[in-house]
Amino acid sequence: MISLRQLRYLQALSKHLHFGRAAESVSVSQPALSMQIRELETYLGITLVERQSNAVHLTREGQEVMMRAERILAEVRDLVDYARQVSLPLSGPLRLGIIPSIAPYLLPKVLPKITKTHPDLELTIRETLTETLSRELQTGDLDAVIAALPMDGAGLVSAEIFEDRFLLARKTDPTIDPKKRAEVCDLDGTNLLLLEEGHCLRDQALNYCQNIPSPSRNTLGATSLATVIQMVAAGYGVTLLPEICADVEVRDERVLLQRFAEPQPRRMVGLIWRKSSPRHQDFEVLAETLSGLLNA
Amino acid sequence: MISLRQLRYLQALSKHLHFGRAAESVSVSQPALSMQIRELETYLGITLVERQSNAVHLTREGQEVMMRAERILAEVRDLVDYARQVSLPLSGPLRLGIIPSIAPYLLPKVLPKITKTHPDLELTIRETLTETLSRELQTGDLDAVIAALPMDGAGLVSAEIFEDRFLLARKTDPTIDPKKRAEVCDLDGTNLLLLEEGHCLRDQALNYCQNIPSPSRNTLGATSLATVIQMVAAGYGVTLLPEICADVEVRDERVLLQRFAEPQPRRMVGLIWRKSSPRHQDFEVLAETLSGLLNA
DNA sequence: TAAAAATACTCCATAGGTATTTTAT
DNA sequence: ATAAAATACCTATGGAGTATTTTTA
Repeated sequence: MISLRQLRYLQALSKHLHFGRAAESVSVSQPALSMQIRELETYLGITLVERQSNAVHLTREGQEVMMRAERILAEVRDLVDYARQVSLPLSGPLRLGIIPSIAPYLLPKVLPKITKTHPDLELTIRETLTETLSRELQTGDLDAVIAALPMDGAGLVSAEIFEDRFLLARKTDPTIDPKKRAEVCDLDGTNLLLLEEGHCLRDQALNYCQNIPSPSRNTLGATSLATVIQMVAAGYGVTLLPEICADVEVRDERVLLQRFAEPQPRRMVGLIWRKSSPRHQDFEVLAETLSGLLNA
Repeated sequence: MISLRQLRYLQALSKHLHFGRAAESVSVSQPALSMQIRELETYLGITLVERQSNAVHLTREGQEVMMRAERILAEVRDLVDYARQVSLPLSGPLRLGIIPSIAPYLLPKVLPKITKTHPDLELTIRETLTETLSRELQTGDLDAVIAALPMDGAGLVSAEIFEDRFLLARKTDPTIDPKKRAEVCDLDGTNLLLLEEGHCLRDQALNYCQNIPSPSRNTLGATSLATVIQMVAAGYGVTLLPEICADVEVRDERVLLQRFAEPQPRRMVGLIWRKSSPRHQDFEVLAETLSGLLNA
């Protein structure tokens, strides 16, 4: 069977037209190169090189084989070059899914920096609910997902990015000290305003509130946090607002944000990908980068 | 350093998507193939294959590397083919495709002589429809094809082998002089029995008959000419039969064969190969040989 | 005779095989 | 529990080195 080594040696020989110098140019001994050339000729069944004591030159067929060999070696070089380029971390297309309660707040903060530090990264963003993201991740339609941990789904792994505390958003009330920590009982007897079914935010809030004494509350079911906040401002109830959303969503003086007393409700936001994905390194790096940007 | 062996193993793996079966297909053990794939990945610095316990598939980069590898392996094959052709004309493996309306009649006539005059030729015959042959020829799964000219497909060239006239096969009728030439109008008002869709024979016959006055005919759609002839013998209709099939298919006295008046319907049968094939010389010789055997 | 390639031989790297372990379902 | 790939370990092929011989101008 023919080998690339034989083609490389032939190439060296055709360049130097001298077995000794050709061998030297590819860092092997003269007999080693002679042997490989000989074997190539034997396998192909034709004489490639005309050996004279004072001169060596390729036969007509040798020239033809040489041209083909050159093409092959060039393509091999291209293949290796391609791989080298690809092996640079965080480059090429990356399809990233993000849940709606994070995307509009996180992306403006990190996208400019990411595209600057990783100019070869071609990000495609998809914003939708956790369940859909999980499915698309598993089928390979997405490369990675940013969502609250843990994410259900077989064969998925994750890295933590940042911890997101929930704040209590209520109508401003002069009698309340903004520094004072809110308690679960503060939710008692008020309307708890939440997003519609399917948003993990809703589930997380309900989970925290499940031990409220009297759960007489209207959970609304809005499709955007902006709506929920407007309802809060109008005095219709309270909500649990992720800290990351606070800056953007609450510019209204009628809304007061309060931290909770320990244990504070919180969610861990992470990057999730398929365990079998070859871009493990990429995702670790990406998670690290995001974490650095957000916790700085 | 990268090796052709690694590319061959990668090709096998990409085809079977299963380490064990891929290894078997290239006649090595599973660990041997695993090792080579692993080393290729290590050398390139990228993961080519995503290994899951139940499924194996190429990564995006793996696909790209694979495409390049395929090109390289094809060029290596061409190099070897070229050399073989130079050293021994018409020797070594030759994968030949033939259409069903020629294969069973042509091969018995020529195969014995070909294997005698070219004992080093290792023929592999594939018999299927024109469209499939054209595709497999273009992808390199076949080296050459025997079919009716012209054959569609980019980058293909051909050489004529022999001209095949169509004869009219009809139920024997004492009132008809067998020497008398048939006319297109003889087909009028009878059932025209043909092979099913996809056979070029069908298209050729329909092409000839497209100007029949009253095309009230049942074109049947059989899968073999033998069936068609049986239908003719039973008086169910007529058909256009290539002359090359006549000897084999028509031993039934109930069937009468008549030549057509000029211009006789005919097809040119030729040998077709890729213009880029290095075995140009081989195919010219083969076509010449076949032509000599058939027109003698 | 001189220069260069081929041969002889020895050694060692590595591809490959068998047996086994690990891993994921 | 099963199937599949990875690992461990051993064998053997063959590529390469050194020393030498052959060839031919």
